[in-house]
Amino acid sequence: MQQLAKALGKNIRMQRKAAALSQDALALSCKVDRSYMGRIERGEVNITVEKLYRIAAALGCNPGALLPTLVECLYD
Amino acid sequence: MQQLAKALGKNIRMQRKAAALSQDALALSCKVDRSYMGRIERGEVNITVEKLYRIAAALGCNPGALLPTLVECLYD
DNA sequence: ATGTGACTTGTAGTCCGTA
DNA sequence: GTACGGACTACAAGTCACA
Repeated sequence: MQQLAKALGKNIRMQRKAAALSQDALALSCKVDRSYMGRIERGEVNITVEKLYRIAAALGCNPGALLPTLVECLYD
Repeated sequence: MQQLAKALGKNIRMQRKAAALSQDALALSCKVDRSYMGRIERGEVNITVEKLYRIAAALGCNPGALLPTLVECLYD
């Protein structure tokens, strides 16, 4: 399921850039470590729903708006 | 963030009942443990996005449709 | 301002039960 | 068919140093 994490990270990065924020700034308002924020965007980690909400809140968008629509690759 | 997990679990349970599935059956098609499925619905755990997708797929609905809309209680 | 390695700690998630 | 527990294992969460 690295596909999912990668797609999610890409969405987050796009939204972050759209909001003209740095990883540092976003990480700060999400209350996560700067380096961890980078890993999320690179799709290296599979975040929990709680993190998703924190990030969405910091980006000022709906949590669902960050979710990639991949009906493909759901199972393995 | 137990509020979030509880609301999420409630949504999942509603969708599951709407689909006329047992916890066992849902857990099976989600490829998660039976007992864990119960904990999810009771809001005792904070699931990862990957699990969210697996559950949504098994329920035949959109992952975003399971997410509760709570703008409140996002931060602590 | 971001990527990455090497961690430690907390909890997501499994597998066995019992009621 | 569901709730709940104990004892695990796997990995998300979080921190730091150094590129």
